Amino acid sequence: MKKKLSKKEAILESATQLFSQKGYRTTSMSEVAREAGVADGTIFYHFKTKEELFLAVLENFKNELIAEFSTYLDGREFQTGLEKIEDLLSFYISLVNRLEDRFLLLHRHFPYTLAKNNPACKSHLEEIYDSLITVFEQGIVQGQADGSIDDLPARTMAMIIFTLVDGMVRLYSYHIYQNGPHYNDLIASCRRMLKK
Amino acid sequence: MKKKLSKKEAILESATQLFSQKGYRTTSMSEVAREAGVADGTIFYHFKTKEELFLAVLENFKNELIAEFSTYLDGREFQTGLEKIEDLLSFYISLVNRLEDRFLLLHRHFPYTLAKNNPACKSHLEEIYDSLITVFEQGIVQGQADGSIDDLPARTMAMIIFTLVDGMVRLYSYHIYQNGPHYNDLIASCRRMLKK
DNA sequence: TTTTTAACTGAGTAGTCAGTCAGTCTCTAT
DNA sequence: ATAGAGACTGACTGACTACTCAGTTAAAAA
Repeated sequence: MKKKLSKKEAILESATQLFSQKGYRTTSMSEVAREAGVADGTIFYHFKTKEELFLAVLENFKNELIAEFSTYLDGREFQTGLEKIEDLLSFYISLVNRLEDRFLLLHRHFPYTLAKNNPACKSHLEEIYDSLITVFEQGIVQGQADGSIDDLPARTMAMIIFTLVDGMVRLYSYHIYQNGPHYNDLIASCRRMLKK
Repeated sequence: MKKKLSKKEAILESATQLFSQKGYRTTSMSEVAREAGVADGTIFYHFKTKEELFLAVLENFKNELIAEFSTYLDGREFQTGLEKIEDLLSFYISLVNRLEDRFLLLHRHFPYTLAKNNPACKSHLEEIYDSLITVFEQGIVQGQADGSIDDLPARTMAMIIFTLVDGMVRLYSYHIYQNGPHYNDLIASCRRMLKK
């Protein structure tokens, strides 16, 4: 059973790496096959088209992401909602570093183009963004209950904060601006934004 | 003289539209030629390679952007530095809307990939980001002088604020989250971040 | 053992695309 | 008028790529 899935899994892993690092258009199916140690035809046995392979990669990444956050939050207690937000910011930054080889998937434009005429792709992306923003939102709601965070529209503020961290890590990944050491200022800025 | 440049300009304009809307890889040179009303070979007469055409497009956009900001700021007076920042945020948002057909250029991943082994591309991008961030930085410095903005690292805060607006307009352009109406909250958040 | 089914293979196909080139057109200078 | 230069053309080429398919191998069922 494990062996049976193993080639399919190898394909999925190679495709994830390559689509993320090199991009969808510039990665050929032969390249994925070579990287996975598999014949060209084998890919098409498991995934009908390149697009379908991409969707499988995206879905897989979505599940990984959601699992990462749920294990991080599982059983963890925070003094205040504000502290939770600050921790989440650090966690997100470290997560992007750790999963650098697949996070680029979300920072490329292709998935959003595909989402326009592929409902499955759109819903994967929506689930990803929704779950990430919801995590931040819950921190804000908690902070508003314990008095550490001001009375602001929670969902919107969650989106703003998420957009900010994500924008920072993306800008960093461009290597145009070296803004790694500015994460402390980023977290401080979010604190000022939210504090009562 | 004008007529002499006209086909080259038509090519540049079509390439800008197509590279922005469809992306570099998915746009063929024949497509650009057709759109510009020109024979395939004509493009290669003016631009040796596709990459060179892209660089010309990027440089052109860089100049447009810088010109837009300098005419916006030219002779405009702001009561306080904080007001200047708020105005700049609104201006940036309206600019992205107005130049929607070319702003996507910067929101795609290709230029940053190219920048890795093409110094000209890298320096165009650096100039773009540098000039945008510098505009915000000057507002912050002014605000710190007139007492409307707190004593924070100006350059870093400028980068944070720029990253935030740019991230918001980008997320909006993905059509995953409809966050157009949240621009007021965005501006309010920046105010809280900066205010003394 | 034999049969059946699923997994896998890689050479082949049809299509696309960046870039070339031999030649035509247009305009200017003489 | 004519020569010459620069602008322009589009058919062509070679390289690449997503996908197919006829056939092989491996594994499970009978």
